[in-house]
Amino acid sequence: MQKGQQTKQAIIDAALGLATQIGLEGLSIGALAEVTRMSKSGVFAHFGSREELQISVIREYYARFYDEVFSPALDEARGLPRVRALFSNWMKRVAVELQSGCIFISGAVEFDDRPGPVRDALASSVDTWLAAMYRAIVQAKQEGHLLHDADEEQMAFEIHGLILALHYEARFLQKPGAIARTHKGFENILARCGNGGASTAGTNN
Amino acid sequence: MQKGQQTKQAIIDAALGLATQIGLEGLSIGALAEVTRMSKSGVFAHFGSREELQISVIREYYARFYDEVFSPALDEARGLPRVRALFSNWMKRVAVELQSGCIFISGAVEFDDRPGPVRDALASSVDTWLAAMYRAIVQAKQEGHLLHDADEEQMAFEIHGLILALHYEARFLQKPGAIARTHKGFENILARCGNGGASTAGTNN
DNA sequence: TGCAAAATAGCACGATCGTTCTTTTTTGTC
DNA sequence: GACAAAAAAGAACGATCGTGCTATTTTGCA
Repeated sequence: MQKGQQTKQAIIDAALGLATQIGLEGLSIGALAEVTRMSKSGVFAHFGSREELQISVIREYYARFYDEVFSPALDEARGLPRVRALFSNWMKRVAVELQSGCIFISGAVEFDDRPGPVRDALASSVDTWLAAMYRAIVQAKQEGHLLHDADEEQMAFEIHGLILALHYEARFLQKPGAIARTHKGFENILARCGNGGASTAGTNN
Repeated sequence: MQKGQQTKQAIIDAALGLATQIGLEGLSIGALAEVTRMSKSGVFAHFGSREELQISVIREYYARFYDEVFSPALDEARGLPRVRALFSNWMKRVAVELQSGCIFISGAVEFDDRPGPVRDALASSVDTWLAAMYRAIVQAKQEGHLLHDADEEQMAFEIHGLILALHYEARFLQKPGAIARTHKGFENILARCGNGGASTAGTNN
Protein backbone atom coordinates (compact mmCIF):
# COMPACT_ATOMS: atom_id res chain seq x y z
CA MET A 1 0.00 0.00 0.00
CA GLN A 2 3.03 2.18 -0.38
CA LYS A 3 4.54 0.78 -3.51
CA GLY A 4 1.13 0.91 -5.07
CA GLN A 5 0.68 4.65 -4.69
CA GLN A 6 4.21 5.17 -5.88
CA THR A 7 3.81 3.30 -9.16
CA LYS A 8 0.37 4.78 -9.60
CA GLN A 9 1.94 8.20 -9.46
CA ALA A 10 4.56 7.11 -11.98
CA ILE A 11 1.80 5.90 -14.28
CA ILE A 12 -0.06 9.18 -13.95
CA ASP A 13 3.10 11.11 -14.73
CA ALA A 14 3.63 9.09 -17.88
CA ALA A 15 -0.05 9.40 -18.75
CA LEU A 16 0.09 13.15 -18.38
CA GLY A 17 3.03 13.25 -20.75
CA LEU A 18 1.14 11.18 -23.28
CA ALA A 19 -2.08 13.12 -22.87
CA THR A 20 -0.44 16.49 -23.48
CA GLN A 21 0.86 15.14 -26.76
CA ILE A 22 -1.93 13.05 -28.19
CA GLY A 23 -4.83 14.26 -26.08
CA LEU A 24 -6.96 12.69 -23.40
CA GLU A 25 -8.85 10.67 -25.98
CA GLY A 26 -5.64 9.38 -27.47
CA LEU A 27 -4.58 7.99 -24.13
CA SER A 28 -4.52 4.22 -24.43
CA ILE A 29 -3.75 1.75 -21.69
CA GLY A 30 -1.66 -0.33 -24.06
CA ALA A 31 0.60 2.56 -25.00
CA LEU A 32 0.81 3.57 -21.36
CA ALA A 33 1.86 0.06 -20.37
CA GLU A 34 4.57 0.12 -22.98
CA VAL A 35 5.94 3.44 -21.78
CA THR A 36 5.96 2.42 -18.12
CA ARG A 37 7.22 -1.06 -19.00
CA MET A 38 4.32 -2.69 -17.24
CA SER A 39 1.60 -5.05 -18.33
CA LYS A 40 -1.71 -3.69 -19.52
CA SER A 41 -3.54 -5.29 -16.61
CA GLY A 42 -0.96 -3.96 -14.17
CA VAL A 43 -1.67 -0.45 -15.34
CA PHE A 44 -5.38 -1.00 -15.55
CA ALA A 45 -5.67 -2.32 -11.98
CA HIS A 46 -4.71 1.05 -10.56
CA PHE A 47 -7.68 2.80 -12.07
CA GLY A 48 -10.39 0.27 -12.82
CA SER A 49 -11.44 2.06 -15.99
CA ARG A 50 -10.07 4.28 -18.69
CA GLU A 51 -12.32 7.10 -17.57
CA GLU A 52 -10.86 7.00 -14.08
CA LEU A 53 -7.40 7.17 -15.59
CA GLN A 54 -8.38 10.20 -17.63
CA ILE A 55 -9.83 11.88 -14.57
CA SER A 56 -6.64 11.17 -12.63
CA VAL A 57 -4.66 12.82 -15.37
CA ILE A 58 -6.92 15.86 -15.28
CA ARG A 59 -6.51 16.13 -11.53
CA GLU A 60 -2.76 15.88 -11.83
CA TYR A 61 -2.69 18.51 -14.53
CA TYR A 62 -4.84 20.80 -12.42
CA ALA A 63 -2.52 20.32 -9.43
CA ARG A 64 0.50 21.30 -11.49
CA PHE A 65 -1.35 24.18 -13.04
CA TYR A 66 -2.22 25.39 -9.56
CA ASP A 67 1.37 25.10 -8.39
CA GLU A 68 2.95 26.76 -11.38
CA VAL A 69 0.39 29.38 -12.34
CA PHE A 70 -1.87 30.24 -9.46
CA SER A 71 0.19 29.64 -6.35
CA PRO A 72 3.23 31.77 -7.22
CA ALA A 73 0.97 34.69 -8.06
CA LEU A 74 -0.20 34.81 -4.47
CA ASP A 75 3.18 36.26 -3.60
CA GLU A 76 2.30 39.33 -5.60
CA ALA A 77 0.29 42.13 -4.08
CA ARG A 78 -3.46 41.81 -4.38
CA GLY A 79 -4.80 43.76 -7.33
CA LEU A 80 -3.17 44.53 -10.63
CA PRO A 81 0.24 43.05 -9.75
CA ARG A 82 -1.39 39.73 -9.03
CA VAL A 83 -3.45 39.85 -12.20
CA ARG A 84 -0.27 40.52 -14.14
CA ALA A 85 1.46 37.61 -12.46
CA LEU A 86 -1.44 35.27 -13.14
CA PHE A 87 -1.47 36.18 -16.79
CA SER A 88 2.28 36.00 -17.10
CA ASN A 89 2.41 32.56 -15.49
CA TRP A 90 -0.50 31.40 -17.60
CA MET A 91 1.29 32.52 -20.74
CA LYS A 92 4.49 30.88 -19.62
CA ARG A 93 2.64 27.66 -19.02
CA VAL A 94 1.05 27.69 -22.47
CA ALA A 95 4.24 28.86 -24.13
CA VAL A 96 6.32 26.23 -22.38
CA GLU A 97 3.73 23.70 -23.36
CA LEU A 98 3.93 24.69 -26.99
CA GLN A 99 5.80 21.51 -27.57
CA SER A 100 3.34 19.50 -25.52
CA GLY A 101 -0.12 21.08 -25.43
CA CYS A 102 -2.55 22.19 -22.75
CA ILE A 103 -5.17 19.62 -21.89
CA PHE A 104 -7.55 22.32 -20.68
CA ILE A 105 -7.63 23.48 -24.28
CA SER A 106 -7.36 20.19 -26.14
CA GLY A 107 -9.74 18.48 -23.73
CA ALA A 108 -12.34 21.16 -24.30
CA VAL A 109 -12.76 20.28 -27.96
CA GLU A 110 -12.47 16.56 -27.31
CA PHE A 111 -15.27 16.54 -24.77
CA ASP A 112 -17.45 19.45 -25.73
CA ASP A 113 -20.19 17.14 -26.82
CA ARG A 114 -19.29 14.04 -24.91
CA PRO A 115 -21.11 14.22 -21.58
CA GLY A 116 -19.84 12.19 -18.68
CA PRO A 117 -17.55 12.27 -15.67
CA VAL A 118 -14.45 13.12 -17.70
CA ARG A 119 -16.06 16.17 -19.19
CA ASP A 120 -17.33 17.16 -15.77
CA ALA A 121 -13.89 16.87 -14.20
CA LEU A 122 -12.39 18.89 -17.01
CA ALA A 123 -15.03 21.60 -16.93
CA SER A 124 -14.89 21.99 -13.19
CA SER A 125 -11.09 22.30 -13.24
CA VAL A 126 -11.26 24.96 -15.91
CA ASP A 127 -14.11 26.72 -14.15
CA THR A 128 -12.11 26.87 -10.94
CA TRP A 129 -9.14 28.39 -12.68
CA LEU A 130 -11.13 30.92 -14.70
CA ALA A 131 -13.00 31.90 -11.54
CA ALA A 132 -9.70 32.49 -9.79
CA MET A 133 -8.56 34.74 -12.62
CA TYR A 134 -11.87 36.58 -12.51
CA ARG A 135 -11.61 37.05 -8.76
CA ALA A 136 -8.18 38.59 -9.11
CA ILE A 137 -9.57 41.08 -11.60
CA VAL A 138 -12.42 41.97 -9.29
CA GLN A 139 -9.92 42.56 -6.51
CA ALA A 140 -7.88 44.78 -8.80
CA LYS A 141 -10.94 46.94 -9.25
CA GLN A 142 -11.59 46.98 -5.52
CA GLU A 143 -8.02 48.09 -4.98
CA GLY A 144 -8.64 51.00 -7.29
CA HIS A 145 -6.36 49.72 -10.01
CA LEU A 146 -9.07 49.68 -12.64
CA LEU A 147 -11.59 52.20 -13.90
CA HIS A 148 -14.87 52.07 -11.99
CA ASP A 149 -16.77 51.15 -15.14
CA ALA A 150 -14.38 48.36 -16.07
CA ASP A 151 -16.25 45.17 -16.95
CA GLU A 152 -14.42 42.40 -15.11
CA GLU A 153 -16.24 39.58 -16.90
CA GLN A 154 -15.43 41.14 -20.24
CA MET A 155 -11.78 41.48 -19.29
CA ALA A 156 -11.59 37.85 -18.22
CA PHE A 157 -13.22 36.79 -21.47
CA GLU A 158 -10.81 38.74 -23.62
CA ILE A 159 -7.83 37.51 -21.63
CA HIS A 160 -8.99 33.96 -22.11
CA GLY A 161 -9.21 34.63 -25.83
CA LEU A 162 -5.62 35.85 -25.92
CA ILE A 163 -4.36 32.64 -24.34
CA LEU A 164 -6.42 30.54 -26.75
CA ALA A 165 -5.11 32.51 -29.71
CA LEU A 166 -1.55 32.05 -28.46
CA HIS A 167 -2.06 28.32 -28.22
CA TYR A 168 -3.68 28.12 -31.64
CA GLU A 169 -1.37 30.34 -33.64
CA ALA A 170 1.91 29.32 -32.03
CA ARG A 171 1.26 25.63 -31.58
CA PHE A 172 -0.85 24.73 -34.58
CA LEU A 173 -0.08 27.38 -37.16
CA GLN A 174 3.46 27.88 -35.85
CA LYS A 175 3.26 31.58 -36.60
CA PRO A 176 6.12 33.58 -35.15
CA GLY A 177 5.37 36.53 -32.91
CA ALA A 178 2.36 35.05 -31.20
CA ILE A 179 3.88 35.44 -27.75
CA ALA A 180 4.58 39.12 -28.31
CA ARG A 181 1.06 39.68 -29.62
CA THR A 182 -0.43 37.92 -26.62
CA HIS A 183 1.50 40.17 -24.31
CA LYS A 184 0.53 43.25 -26.28
CA GLY A 185 -3.09 42.20 -26.21
CA PHE A 186 -2.97 42.08 -22.46
CA GLU A 187 -1.47 45.54 -22.28
CA ASN A 188 -4.18 46.79 -24.61
CA ILE A 189 -6.83 45.56 -22.20
CA LEU A 190 -5.09 47.22 -19.27
CA ALA A 191 -4.69 50.44 -21.24
CA ARG A 192 -8.44 50.47 -21.70
CA CYS A 193 -9.49 49.36 -18.20
CA GLY A 194 -6.61 50.48 -15.97
CA ASN A 195 -6.74 53.79 -14.18
CA GLY A 196 -3.52 55.04 -15.70
CA GLY A 197 -0.98 53.95 -13.12
CA ALA A 198 -2.38 55.64 -10.03
CA SER A 199 -2.06 53.99 -6.59
CA THR A 200 0.18 50.93 -6.23
CA ALA A 201 2.42 50.82 -9.26
CA GLY A 202 2.10 47.67 -11.32
CA THR A 203 5.31 46.14 -12.60
CA ASN A 204 5.32 47.50 -16.11
CA ASN A 205 6.93 44.68 -18.08
CA MET B 1 -19.32 8.02 -63.40
CA GLN B 2 -22.19 10.19 -62.45
CA LYS B 3 -23.78 8.18 -59.72
CA GLY B 4 -20.36 7.79 -58.18
CA GLN B 5 -19.76 11.49 -57.66
CA GLN B 6 -23.27 11.85 -56.37
CA THR B 7 -22.96 9.27 -53.62
CA LYS B 8 -19.46 10.47 -52.87
CA GLN B 9 -20.89 13.89 -52.18
CA ALA B 10 -23.55 12.33 -49.97
CA ILE B 11 -20.87 10.51 -48.04
CA ILE B 12 -18.86 13.71 -47.60
CA ASP B 13 -21.95 15.50 -46.37
CA ALA B 14 -22.57 12.81 -43.78
CA ALA B 15 -18.89 12.75 -42.87
CA LEU B 16 -18.89 16.48 -42.33
CA GLY B 17 -21.84 16.13 -40.00
CA LEU B 18 -20.04 13.43 -38.05
CA ALA B 19 -16.73 15.28 -37.99
CA THR B 20 -18.25 18.46 -36.59
CA GLN B 21 -19.63 16.40 -33.72
CA ILE B 22 -16.89 13.93 -32.85
CA GLY B 23 -13.96 15.51 -34.62
CA LEU B 24 -11.88 14.56 -37.61
CA GLU B 25 -10.06 11.92 -35.62
CA GLY B 26 -13.32 10.43 -34.43
CA LEU B 27 -14.44 9.93 -38.01
CA SER B 28 -14.65 6.20 -38.61
CA ILE B 29 -15.51 4.49 -41.85
CA GLY B 30 -17.69 2.00 -40.05
CA ALA B 31 -19.83 4.67 -38.43
CA LEU B 32 -20.00 6.52 -41.73
CA ALA B 33 -21.17 3.39 -43.51
CA GLU B 34 -23.90 2.94 -40.94
CA VAL B 35 -25.12 6.51 -41.31
CA THR B 36 -25.17 6.38 -45.09
CA ARG B 37 -26.58 2.84 -45.06
CA MET B 38 -23.74 1.55 -47.18
CA SER B 39 -21.11 -1.09 -46.69
CA LYS B 40 -17.73 -0.18 -45.25
CA SER B 41 -15.96 -1.12 -48.45
CA GLY B 42 -18.48 0.84 -50.49
CA VAL B 43 -17.66 3.96 -48.55
CA PHE B 44 -13.96 3.23 -48.51
CA ALA B 45 -13.70 2.78 -52.27
CA HIS B 46 -14.53 6.44 -52.85
CA PHE B 47 -11.49 7.66 -50.98
CA GLY B 48 -8.88 4.94 -50.89
CA SER B 49 -7.76 5.86 -47.41
CA ARG B 50 -9.05 7.43 -44.25
CA GLU B 51 -6.70 10.35 -44.66
CA GLU B 52 -8.15 11.13 -48.06
CA LEU B 53 -11.61 11.07 -46.52
CA GLN B 54 -10.54 13.49 -43.82
CA ILE B 55 -9.00 15.80 -46.39
CA SER B 56 -12.19 15.69 -48.43
CA VAL B 57 -14.13 16.72 -45.35
CA ILE B 58 -11.76 19.61 -44.71
CA ARG B 59 -12.14 20.78 -48.30
CA GLU B 60 -15.90 20.60 -48.03
CA TYR B 61 -15.89 22.52 -44.77
CA TYR B 62 -13.65 25.15 -46.27
CA ALA B 63 -15.95 25.52 -49.27
CA ARG B 64 -18.95 26.07 -47.02
CA PHE B 65 -17.00 28.42 -44.82
CA TYR B 66 -16.05 30.41 -47.89
CA ASP B 67 -19.64 30.55 -49.11
CA GLU B 68 -21.19 31.50 -45.80
CA VAL B 69 -18.55 33.72 -44.23
CA PHE B 70 -16.25 35.17 -46.83
CA SER B 71 -18.29 35.41 -49.97
CA PRO B 72 -21.26 37.38 -48.61
CA ALA B 73 -18.91 39.92 -47.07
CA LEU B 74 -17.71 40.89 -50.53
CA ASP B 75 -21.03 42.62 -51.01
CA GLU B 76 -20.06 45.08 -48.31
CA ALA B 77 -17.94 48.09 -49.09
CA ARG B 78 -14.20 47.56 -48.89
CA GLY B 79 -12.82 48.69 -45.55
CA LEU B 80 -14.44 48.68 -42.15
CA PRO B 81 -17.90 47.59 -43.35
CA ARG B 82 -16.38 44.49 -44.89
CA VAL B 83 -14.34 43.76 -41.79
CA ARG B 84 -17.50 44.04 -39.73
CA ALA B 85 -19.32 41.70 -42.07
CA LEU B 86 -16.51 39.15 -41.99
CA PHE B 87 -16.48 39.14 -38.23
CA SER B 88 -20.23 39.02 -37.96
CA ASN B 89 -20.48 36.10 -40.39
CA TRP B 90 -17.64 34.33 -38.63
CA MET B 91 -19.39 34.73 -35.30
CA LYS B 92 -22.63 33.54 -36.78
CA ARG B 93 -20.91 30.49 -38.16
CA VAL B 94 -19.34 29.61 -34.83
CA ALA B 95 -22.49 30.45 -32.91
CA VAL B 96 -24.65 28.40 -35.25
CA GLU B 97 -22.14 25.62 -34.93
CA LEU B 98 -22.33 25.72 -31.18
CA GLN B 99 -24.34 22.56 -31.37
CA SER B 100 -21.94 21.03 -33.84
CA GLY B 101 -18.42 22.44 -33.57
CA CYS B 102 -15.95 24.09 -35.91
CA ILE B 103 -13.40 21.70 -37.37
CA PHE B 104 -10.93 24.54 -37.90
CA ILE B 105 -10.83 24.77 -34.12
CA SER B 106 -11.22 21.14 -33.12
CA GLY B 107 -8.90 20.00 -35.89
CA ALA B 108 -6.20 22.35 -34.69
CA VAL B 109 -5.84 20.59 -31.37
CA GLU B 110 -6.26 17.15 -32.91
CA PHE B 111 -3.46 17.65 -35.40
CA ASP B 112 -1.11 20.10 -33.79
CA ASP B 113 1.28 17.27 -32.99
CA ARG B 114 0.44 15.01 -35.89
CA PRO B 115 2.29 15.97 -39.05
CA GLY B 116 1.00 14.73 -42.37
CA PRO B 117 -1.27 15.64 -45.25
CA VAL B 118 -4.35 16.08 -43.06
CA ARG B 119 -2.63 18.61 -40.88
CA ASP B 120 -1.32 20.36 -43.97
CA ALA B 121 -4.76 20.59 -45.54
CA LEU B 122 -6.19 21.93 -42.32
CA ALA B 123 -3.46 24.48 -41.75
CA SER B 124 -3.57 25.76 -45.28
CA SER B 125 -7.36 26.19 -45.13
CA VAL B 126 -7.10 28.12 -41.89
CA ASP B 127 -4.18 30.15 -43.18
CA THR B 128 -6.14 31.15 -46.24
CA TRP B 129 -9.07 32.31 -44.17
CA LEU B 130 -6.99 34.20 -41.60
CA ALA B 131 -5.08 35.85 -44.42
CA ALA B 132 -8.36 36.98 -45.96
CA MET B 133 -9.41 38.51 -42.67
CA TYR B 134 -6.05 40.19 -42.33
CA ARG B 135 -6.27 41.61 -45.85
CA ALA B 136 -9.64 43.11 -45.11
CA ILE B 137 -8.18 44.86 -42.08
CA VAL B 138 -5.28 46.20 -44.13
CA GLN B 139 -7.76 47.52 -46.66
CA ALA B 140 -9.71 49.21 -43.88
CA LYS B 141 -6.58 51.06 -42.91
CA GLN B 142 -5.91 52.00 -46.53
CA GLU B 143 -9.44 53.34 -46.77
CA GLY B 144 -8.71 55.56 -43.80
CA HIS B 145 -11.08 53.75 -41.48
CA LEU B 146 -8.36 52.97 -38.96
CA LEU B 147 -5.75 55.01 -37.11
CA HIS B 148 -2.48 55.23 -39.03
CA ASP B 149 -0.61 53.48 -36.23
CA ALA B 150 -3.12 50.64 -35.97
CA ASP B 151 -1.39 47.26 -35.93
CA GLU B 152 -3.30 45.08 -38.36
CA GLU B 153 -1.60 41.86 -37.35
CA GLN B 154 -2.35 42.58 -33.72
CA MET B 155 -6.00 43.28 -34.55
CA ALA B 156 -6.29 40.03 -36.48
CA PHE B 157 -4.73 38.15 -33.60
CA GLU B 158 -7.08 39.60 -31.02
CA ILE B 159 -10.10 39.00 -33.24
CA HIS B 160 -9.06 35.40 -33.66
CA GLY B 161 -8.84 35.13 -29.89
CA LEU B 162 -12.38 36.42 -29.48
CA ILE B 163 -13.73 33.74 -31.79
CA LEU B 164 -11.78 31.05 -30.00
CA ALA B 165 -13.03 32.27 -26.62
CA LEU B 166 -16.59 32.26 -27.94
CA HIS B 167 -16.22 28.69 -29.10
CA TYR B 168 -14.63 27.61 -25.83
CA GLU B 169 -16.87 29.34 -23.36
CA ALA B 170 -20.16 28.87 -25.14
CA ARG B 171 -19.65 25.39 -26.48
CA PHE B 172 -17.60 23.70 -23.81
CA LEU B 173 -18.29 25.67 -20.64
CA GLN B 174 -21.78 26.60 -21.77
CA LYS B 175 -21.46 29.99 -20.15
CA PRO B 176 -24.24 32.39 -21.05
CA GLY B 177 -23.39 35.77 -22.49
CA ALA B 178 -20.42 34.64 -24.52
CA ILE B 179 -21.90 35.91 -27.76
CA ALA B 180 -22.47 39.36 -26.32
CA ARG B 181 -18.94 39.47 -24.93
CA THR B 182 -17.50 38.44 -28.28
CA HIS B 183 -19.33 41.27 -29.95
CA LYS B 184 -18.27 43.73 -27.30
CA GLY B 185 -14.68 42.58 -27.61
CA PHE B 186 -14.79 43.39 -31.29
CA GLU B 187 -16.16 46.85 -30.61
CA ASN B 188 -13.42 47.39 -28.05
CA ILE B 189 -10.82 46.68 -30.71
CA LEU B 190 -12.48 49.09 -33.11
CA ALA B 191 -12.76 51.74 -30.41
CA ARG B 192 -9.01 51.51 -30.00
CA CYS B 193 -7.99 51.28 -33.66
CA GLY B 194 -10.82 52.97 -35.51
CA ASN B 195 -10.58 56.63 -36.44
CA GLY B 196 -13.77 57.59 -34.66
CA GLY B 197 -16.29 57.22 -37.43
CA ALA B 198 -14.82 59.61 -40.01
CA SER B 199 -15.18 58.89 -43.75
CA THR B 200 -17.53 56.09 -44.89
CA ALA B 201 -19.83 55.29 -42.03
CA GLY B 202 -19.66 51.67 -40.87
CA THR B 203 -22.94 49.99 -40.06
CA ASN B 204 -22.90 50.45 -36.34
CA ASN B 205 -24.63 47.33 -35.07
C1' DT C 1 11.39 -16.13 8.37
C1' DG C 2 6.57 -17.02 7.39
C1' DC C 3 2.20 -15.43 5.69
C1' DA C 4 -1.65 -12.74 4.38
C1' DA C 5 -2.36 -9.02 1.38
C1' DA C 6 -1.28 -6.13 -2.14
C1' DA C 7 0.61 -5.49 -6.61
C1' DT C 8 1.58 -7.10 -11.05
C1' DA C 9 1.55 -10.30 -14.88
C1' DG C 10 -0.59 -13.39 -18.22
C1' DC C 11 -4.14 -14.61 -21.08
C1' DA C 12 -8.35 -14.36 -23.44
C1' DC C 13 -12.84 -12.07 -24.76
C1' DG C 14 -15.60 -9.35 -27.93
C1' DA C 15 -15.56 -5.14 -30.47
C1' DT C 16 -13.90 -1.93 -33.67
C1' DC C 17 -10.46 -0.13 -36.54
C1' DG C 18 -8.45 0.63 -41.62
C1' DT C 19 -7.57 -2.00 -45.45
C1' DT C 20 -7.43 -5.71 -49.16
C1' DC C 21 -9.44 -8.98 -52.17
C1' DT C 22 -13.14 -11.10 -54.57
C1' DT C 23 -17.86 -11.17 -56.00
C1' DT C 24 -22.18 -9.18 -57.05
C1' DT C 25 -25.07 -5.51 -58.46
C1' DT C 26 -25.94 -1.39 -60.84
C1' DT C 27 -25.05 1.94 -64.35
C1' DG C 28 -24.46 4.05 -68.98
C1' DT C 29 -23.89 3.14 -73.88
C1' DC C 30 -24.34 0.84 -78.38
C1' DG D 1 -31.65 -5.92 -74.52
C1' DA D 2 -26.48 -7.05 -74.50
C1' DC D 3 -22.14 -5.84 -72.53
C1' DA D 4 -18.25 -3.51 -70.66
C1' DA D 5 -17.38 -0.46 -66.92
C1' DA D 6 -18.31 1.47 -62.68
C1' DA D 7 -20.13 1.13 -58.11
C1' DA D 8 -21.24 -1.33 -54.14
C1' DA D 9 -21.22 -5.36 -51.20
C1' DG D 10 -19.25 -9.22 -48.70
C1' DA D 11 -15.89 -11.44 -46.17
C1' DA D 12 -11.66 -11.72 -44.07
C1' DC D 13 -7.01 -9.93 -42.38
C1' DG D 14 -4.09 -8.25 -38.53
C1' DA D 15 -3.99 -4.81 -35.13
C1' DT D 16 -5.52 -2.41 -31.20
C1' DC D 17 -8.91 -1.20 -27.97
C1' DG D 18 -10.92 -1.65 -22.88
C1' DT D 19 -11.86 -5.02 -19.69
C1' DG D 20 -12.48 -9.40 -16.99
C1' DC D 21 -10.59 -13.38 -15.16
C1' DT D 22 -6.85 -16.22 -12.90
C1' DA D 23 -2.12 -16.95 -11.66
C1' DT D 24 2.21 -15.28 -10.00
C1' DT D 25 5.23 -12.21 -7.86
C1' DT D 26 6.30 -8.80 -4.54
C1' DT D 27 5.50 -6.29 -0.44
C1' DG D 28 4.89 -5.12 4.54
C1' DC D 29 4.20 -6.85 9.00
C1' DA D 30 4.12 -10.45 13.04
